[in-house]
Amino acid sequence: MPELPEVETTRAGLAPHLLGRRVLGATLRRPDLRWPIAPEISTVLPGQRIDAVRRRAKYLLLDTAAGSALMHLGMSGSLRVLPAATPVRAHDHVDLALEPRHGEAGAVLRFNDPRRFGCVLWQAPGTLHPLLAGLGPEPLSDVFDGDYLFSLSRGRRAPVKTFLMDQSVVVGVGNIYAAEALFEAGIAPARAAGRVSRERYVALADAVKRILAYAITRGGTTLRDFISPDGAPGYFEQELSVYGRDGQACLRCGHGLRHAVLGQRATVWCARCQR
DNA sequence: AATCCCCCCTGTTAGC
DNA sequence: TGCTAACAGGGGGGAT
Repeated sequence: MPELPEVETTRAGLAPHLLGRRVLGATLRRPDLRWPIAPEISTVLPGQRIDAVRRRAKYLLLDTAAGSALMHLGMSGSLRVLPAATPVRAHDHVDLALEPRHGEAGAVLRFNDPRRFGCVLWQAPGTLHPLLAGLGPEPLSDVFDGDYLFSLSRGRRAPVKTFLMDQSVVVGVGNIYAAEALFEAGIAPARAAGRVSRERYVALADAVKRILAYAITRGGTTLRDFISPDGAPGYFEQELSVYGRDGQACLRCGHGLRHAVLGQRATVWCARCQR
């Protein structure tokens, strides 16, 4: 499932193929994903040159002089650059035809999303799409640290795991990395966010940064459906400590890992190592 | 303002 | 073996 490392892996994989290249046309095989596909994808984007491939939170932006394509992979989405003649498969919802270059045949940027929780929207030049307003800081930025989490969490009664996954608090931390970071920081996921000390939030912020940065170097986590633009899986899943290990032994102390649902999300933790 | 909870969707898997 | 039902997950949005 695409969390920040998977989206960043996608961005880095796409950039060499897309930068400076023109979009020749768009093919929409479905009118809607999570929301209707923005009409500008068909009416404005063709003919434009891609000047930058950016990521904000779990969103990808393809910047052009006429505006930006804004995409989210949802939970099962993937973007791949393929030879133009590649046969269409199930759930290939959107194609952007790319101009030929290097004397090669043309290529296509293909958006595949079986569960259709993703989106392909449009951001006009000089504007901020409403979905991007109100997002918290990037976890790998200097703004995000233990003091920030401590200050923001005072008085909050929601579980610290729910707090950490709130995209208005910090972006990019989904269910997998929230569980892993809390394990590394030794904090019980169900503890009220407002009842975690400053010292422990410093450990948590550090754990989030370390885990996300490391997962990016591993190409993200491939559980069921994540795949990078070149078709390679991610390798971080082999290194998960708690996520998906319900009932197995804690790698640190051997205690059986516990499972509960917090904020509608499956949560696994070690009741001995995490308090 | 914070929190809760439902919902979108479909491939996979657990359970009968 | 074959079916059904639960489950997974990001995150918006309405209700509380």
